[in-house]
Amino acid sequence: MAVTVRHALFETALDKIRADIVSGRYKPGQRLVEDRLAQELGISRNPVREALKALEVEGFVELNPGRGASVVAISLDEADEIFVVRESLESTAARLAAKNLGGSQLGELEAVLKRGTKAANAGRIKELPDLNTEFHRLLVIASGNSNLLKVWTMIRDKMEFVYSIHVERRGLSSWGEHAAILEAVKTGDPELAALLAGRHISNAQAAFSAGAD
Amino acid sequence: MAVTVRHALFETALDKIRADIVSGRYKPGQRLVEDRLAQELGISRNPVREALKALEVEGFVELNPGRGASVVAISLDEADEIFVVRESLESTAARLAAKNLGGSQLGELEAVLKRGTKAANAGRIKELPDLNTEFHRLLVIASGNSNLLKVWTMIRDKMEFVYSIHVERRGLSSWGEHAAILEAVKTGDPELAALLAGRHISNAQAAFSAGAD
DNA sequence: CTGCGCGGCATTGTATACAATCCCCATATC
DNA sequence: GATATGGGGATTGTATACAATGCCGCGCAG
Repeated sequence: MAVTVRHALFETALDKIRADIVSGRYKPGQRLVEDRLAQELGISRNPVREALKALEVEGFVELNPGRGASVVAISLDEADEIFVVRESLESTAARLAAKNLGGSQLGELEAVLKRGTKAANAGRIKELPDLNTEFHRLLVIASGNSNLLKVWTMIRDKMEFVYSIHVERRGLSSWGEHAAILEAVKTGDPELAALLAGRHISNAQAAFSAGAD
Repeated sequence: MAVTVRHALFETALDKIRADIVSGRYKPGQRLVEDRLAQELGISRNPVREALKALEVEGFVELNPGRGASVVAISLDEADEIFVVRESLESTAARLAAKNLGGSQLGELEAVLKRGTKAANAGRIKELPDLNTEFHRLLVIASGNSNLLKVWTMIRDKMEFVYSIHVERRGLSSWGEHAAILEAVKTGDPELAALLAGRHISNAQAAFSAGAD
């Protein structure tokens, strides 16, 4: 399955730089000098520039003409904004997924749910963030709406970014809520699925805000 | 002065190419050869490449590694997808706007509503599409959520693209529905506003689909 | 002491050059 | 006749080169 990375210098740069931003290695406001990035990656400036352009559209860097690129600063207010958008998208995704009865992702969703539940019960909370992301991603895929997936992915990346900046605010995801969402999807109850998915994000937002104390 | 085009070659290329796609000058599936674009714009390939990368993220072109860029082909199924996403985003926007009581955009919204109503009554339907776009844009701005505005803008651009391809399907927007939406916003009724805004998009989708006959 | 100009360095913006790859089509082989 | 194959032109991917611009500090005048 490993697709040979033929023409991927640009994509390599894009993924690496974005990962470094999202993971918090590059701090908000930090300037990203093309030449440095190029040298670090062992490539020329051209692919780097293209990657930066893409990252600007994605909303991770700011591009001031003549003054180069810098990592955007996401405020707490903006974090709230992102939660709201995600709630909207994800409750829609859950509604559609329920109409599809989960589609071909149903099996994967159940597998991830099972693994996460086991991990949660065993106290292996380190594994939960990745499983959490995967569950939600599968749910959006199950909606069968590729455009929804696309904008959701952008928002979710921004959310990872927010979490990486405010590490201390990342609450433990209430994993238990996933079971009810998936149940509503499986039984084909669109409105219930949408409601539960939306509330799930709301709760995450509340947990995030509570981290302020 | 304004005459000196400082650092804008890349943006010029981006705007020009996107406009030519949205307007239908470049047909879906058509290949976009970098060298041709560069020559047409009288610039080198580099800014063109950067513009194409940005357009890929925006969703207007497809970039096959080693095989260049081509205008994306949006199927009717995908058009439906886009309507669904827009419905989700815009009902959320209306809900937030109602919580803000329209914010500082309330005046502009009423002005646009009035102008559109007058135009509709006078049968000047040519003016309606632009006014329609403006009304909806103001509504999203009134939500006060800049991230919502960002993703909404992307989806709306895609929708313009869809309309430009399927010109014959663009139904007359039911302008009258706007008044009720704005009223719900003004009176601070979030759920009603969300419901009406969502239904408004649904109706537009129905009109679009009906064009198939 | 303070404000202003000016010069040099760092960095970005754009162009050009060259290598890698793909696609088409003609030709050969069975 | 169908399929393999190889060569050449067209196009993309990447690197390098150079011009344009902004930033910063130093000196100098008031």
